Amino acid sequence: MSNKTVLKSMEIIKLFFQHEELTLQQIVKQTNLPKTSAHRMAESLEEMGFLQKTNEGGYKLGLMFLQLGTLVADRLDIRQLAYPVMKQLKEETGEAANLVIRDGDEAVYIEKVDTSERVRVYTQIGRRAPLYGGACPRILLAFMPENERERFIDAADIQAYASGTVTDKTRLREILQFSREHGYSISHSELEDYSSAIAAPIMNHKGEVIAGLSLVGPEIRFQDEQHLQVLIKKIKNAAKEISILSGWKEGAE
Amino acid sequence: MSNKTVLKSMEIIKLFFQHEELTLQQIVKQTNLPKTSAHRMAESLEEMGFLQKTNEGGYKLGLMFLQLGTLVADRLDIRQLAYPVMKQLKEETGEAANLVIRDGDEAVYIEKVDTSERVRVYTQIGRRAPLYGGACPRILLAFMPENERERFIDAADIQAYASGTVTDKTRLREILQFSREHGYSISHSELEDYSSAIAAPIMNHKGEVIAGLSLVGPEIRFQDEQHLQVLIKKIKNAAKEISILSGWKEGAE
DNA sequence: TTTCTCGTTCCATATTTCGGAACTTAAATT
DNA sequence: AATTTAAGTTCCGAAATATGGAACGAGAAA
Repeated sequence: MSNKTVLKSMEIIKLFFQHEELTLQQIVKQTNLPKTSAHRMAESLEEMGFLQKTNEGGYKLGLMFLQLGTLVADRLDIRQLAYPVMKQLKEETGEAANLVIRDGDEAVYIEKVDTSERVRVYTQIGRRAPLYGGACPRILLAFMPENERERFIDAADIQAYASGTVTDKTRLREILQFSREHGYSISHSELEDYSSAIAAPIMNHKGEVIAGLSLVGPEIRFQDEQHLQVLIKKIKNAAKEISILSGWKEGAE
Repeated sequence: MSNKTVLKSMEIIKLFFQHEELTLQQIVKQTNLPKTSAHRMAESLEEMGFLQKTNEGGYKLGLMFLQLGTLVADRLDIRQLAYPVMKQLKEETGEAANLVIRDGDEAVYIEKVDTSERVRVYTQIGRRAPLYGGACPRILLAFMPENERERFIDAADIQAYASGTVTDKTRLREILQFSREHGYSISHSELEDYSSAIAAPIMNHKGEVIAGLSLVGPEIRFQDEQHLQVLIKKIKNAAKEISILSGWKEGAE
């Protein structure tokens, strides 16, 4: 039912997530493909511009991906809508703003506005996180259709990414319930130690949650209860603003 | 000598350069692949996250490319070095700065700093241009090793992209000669009508030209001879600064 | 309801990949 | 300079795999 050659060759591409450069030898070792096959595939991928030969005789990712990445980014309409609001949010709060959407059973960071603070949390665009971990991925989970959400939680193999990761499913369900009721989610050291986040949902015209907006920063700046209330208010307002730009109308859920 | 399945499946990916979404039918039409094969390939590409099913039942590029694009961008060291200098250059001149490297017989835009002018020239990261057209691609051509350069020019099929494209090879050689002698290149309406650019070369520690830096803007702001001299001086200085950051040492050519 | 159209599955055919082995090249070692 | 090693590259018979026609299913349009 699937084309094995495609699967294998894409597996080769994925090796480059973890390695900037790979020799044929290394590709063979990591994929268990016969040398001849790996060689032919890599050559074909190079021919199409997806891989590039390095000066040292190895392979690396081709600049093709720069083009494709830009293309995908530009086609995500929500990014354009959200960006100015995110910039404003960052100005007002001094914390980094992130925009996250769901991709299957994962969350993907698709836009960010960094701060110039000396201490800050840096997120890469395209980065993935599990839906159960971190305020922003979890806000997506919280507002998923119930059956989908429960199926996901039941099936989920929850990994402790950092000291604060919520690994108990009952506790997770409570937090999700809270998020739905209050319209925001908060996390401390869930994906990364010493980093905190507050997130709120972004809706479309059908009232479906299409993205999550978050403020992320070092835990130390997310402790004071009064300050937290300010941040919560600001993130909810910003998310609402983007929702309206996305066609959402208050009370039309 | 090459794996045809890989070639064909990457051909499918490339269709999405021009189409945001494609149905199976459309893929079949454009590739001339049998329906069954196209179907299996598309499904496999989706399985690996390179394609994504749309609500309408078609396919689009997967978010995987966002991740891979970021990865490729982050691995281009020159970008990090150049960015602050480019930002400064933009501040001083009020024009957009672009950074371009060579990829085979093409130039690729790998970094940019846009202006907030009402009238401006917008360039997409990952965009490609022929080496013979536009100030910045041409600066790369001008400083290529002579044999490579001549082989390229001889073989080149020069297309007129805009009203000012230099299509005469003798004239092109003269301009390249001028660029080498004076250390910069200038273009008017070569790739796009009513847009001008000035470019200078960036060198590495071996004195090889590894990138081109350019200022781009509407033609109207690149006419006054005195102003041009200022821009030329600034772009050359900025390129020199980045060259030094890349390990280049004056006079060590 | 009927008729299209498009996506999906089936399966025998044969094209294509596979993969061991031999060859080539370049660098490291003696 | 000769030898060894380790990498990439090419060759070709065997066999696994993709092919692609046909038939099926589902959903939309007439």
